[in-house]
Amino acid sequence: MENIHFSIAVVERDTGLSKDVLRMWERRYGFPDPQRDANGERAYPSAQVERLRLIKRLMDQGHRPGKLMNTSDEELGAMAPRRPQVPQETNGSSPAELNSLLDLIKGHDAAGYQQAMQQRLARQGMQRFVQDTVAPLTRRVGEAWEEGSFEVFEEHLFTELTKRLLRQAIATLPGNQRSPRVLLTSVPDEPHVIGLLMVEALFTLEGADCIPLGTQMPLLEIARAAGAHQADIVALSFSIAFPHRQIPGLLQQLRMVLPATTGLWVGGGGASRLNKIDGVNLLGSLDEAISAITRWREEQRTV
Amino acid sequence: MENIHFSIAVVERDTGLSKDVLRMWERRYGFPDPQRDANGERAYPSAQVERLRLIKRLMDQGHRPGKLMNTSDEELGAMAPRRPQVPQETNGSSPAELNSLLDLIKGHDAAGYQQAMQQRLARQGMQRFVQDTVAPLTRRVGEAWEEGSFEVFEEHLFTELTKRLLRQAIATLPGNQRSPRVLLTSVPDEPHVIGLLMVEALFTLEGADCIPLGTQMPLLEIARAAGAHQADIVALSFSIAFPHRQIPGLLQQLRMVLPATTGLWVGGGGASRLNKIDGVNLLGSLDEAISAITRWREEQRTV
DNA sequence: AATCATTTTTGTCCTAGACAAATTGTTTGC
DNA sequence: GCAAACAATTTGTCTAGGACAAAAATGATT
Repeated sequence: MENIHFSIAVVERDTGLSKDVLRMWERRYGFPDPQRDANGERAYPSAQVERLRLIKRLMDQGHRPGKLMNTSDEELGAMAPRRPQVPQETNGSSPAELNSLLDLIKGHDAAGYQQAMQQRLARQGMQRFVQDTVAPLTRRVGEAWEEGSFEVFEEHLFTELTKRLLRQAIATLPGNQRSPRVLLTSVPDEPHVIGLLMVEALFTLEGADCIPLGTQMPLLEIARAAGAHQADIVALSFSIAFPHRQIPGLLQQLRMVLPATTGLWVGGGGASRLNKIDGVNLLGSLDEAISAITRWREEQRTV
Repeated sequence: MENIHFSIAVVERDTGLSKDVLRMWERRYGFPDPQRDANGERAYPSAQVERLRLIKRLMDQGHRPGKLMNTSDEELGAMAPRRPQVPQETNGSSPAELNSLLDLIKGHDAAGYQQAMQQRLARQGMQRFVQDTVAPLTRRVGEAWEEGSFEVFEEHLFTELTKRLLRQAIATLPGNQRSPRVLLTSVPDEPHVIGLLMVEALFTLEGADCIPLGTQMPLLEIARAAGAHQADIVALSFSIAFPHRQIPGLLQQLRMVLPATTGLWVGGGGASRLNKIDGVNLLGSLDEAISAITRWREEQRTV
């Protein structure tokens, strides 16, 4: 059980660190320090893979490899995110309630979690459920994950179950109204979908006609899709983990390929600390998203 | 309209051919034959990238690179699948019916597609809906996409809508029974989820207790999750696009970190042409998956 | 405190050689 | 004629170090 070793290709897949990086670190810092198999090829013990994953996580939070390499495992484990978090308002749900939901996930009680969430949905109604339960819960999970108090598979379970709840809830909404038509998606390298689903739920509730395209659409394809579907608005979501330096450039490019009459709305944790961009509607919160729909309708009436 | 050139990293992401392979082909066959930028780095013209994509597709169909390299573009285009694909059984649905569903997607009629699929689900029942509608439809979309007769955003729309239909259908199934407990997921860099959902639907129908963890779980996390959830079986899916060379190694290593009592079942288009691996249950089709559940139950009874 | 220039850090790309696994081709035996 | 055993070829992945540009940190100057 202990003497399991992984090839460099598997470690690349598992950690997200390229083969080049793994070899370069070994050369430069002396870690990782894999054994060699009969063919002289690297064979990484699982302990080293764990450590690499930890290092990768801390790097994603803004730490630099050179410092991390010769730090002990204990210190690494205790290391906090380097970039200061965004201060958070306490929404309508009490921390205790949210904690009990998180505990269900950490207890791996999938059925219990789903049931508890269904109950909350019934009690709060869709809009408050999204704003006061799903949104803060998602933020808490993100934080817990950065702190390392959530396992990867627990985060996956949370994401998968919550996605299902939202999609199911959206499906029960009436689809009679049909304006504005909103195309929902995210750019390549942005796989997070829960933010999009929350917005879709709220927009559908407001009577918009939502077209969900999933995540990771190439920019040119977003423009094509907007044309093909005759979308009034393209809505993008950026998670907090997305490299924010790249966002303004991306949006400008997308703005240029989109028809001028198509609105470009951007939200999510990664969008909240952006400067204004011409022709882009930055939505700092779910509340703003809802009022943006109202405002759009008013503008249409006057035109 | 200048000749646009792509870096090797972009070509890797775009074609699915690793940097090593791209460089090796250049060395061996003289193709691709990229230009060099000011830093001496490879710069691939878009025409060559197109050709590489075509070659990759033919290779996925069983052709060998050595033959393809010095074949003209015209001949390549006219080339048929070599090894007869999975015995392309004409399932219960007529090609005409499938085509009309595809036409709805190509007409960007999201609502119409959902309605038509709901109808089929009601008419066929879950099992036949999955086997005779979703499975062949998914295969057709994959083929159409490779041929280029489907836009990227059309494929995204199809995937998103079909995911929703399946999840919704799964949610309506009763969850009373509870054995075996099956953990469903995929390895890193394998983002395709529809195959997993089809299996989940069929397994749930058979009374199994499915725990969906979404896609792209690191190997060590899969093992942890299996322990935490006390799973009887871990079920993985590999799409046809996944680099098949790496699959055996991945499975062997996963097999070693999993508890010996936990079954490891593998399916999907990428798994269908694998050789037998010790301790791994290869499922060549959805039918096999269902019968594997039955067999598992029999084996449990005798133990 | 903010801007600019310099140094360090870090990831990606390069060449070219080696070899194992998979596939194909050939021979042998029945 | 067909199957099994062996040999040859094809193909992908790994290895080693060297080079360099982009990003980040540091120091200097306003």
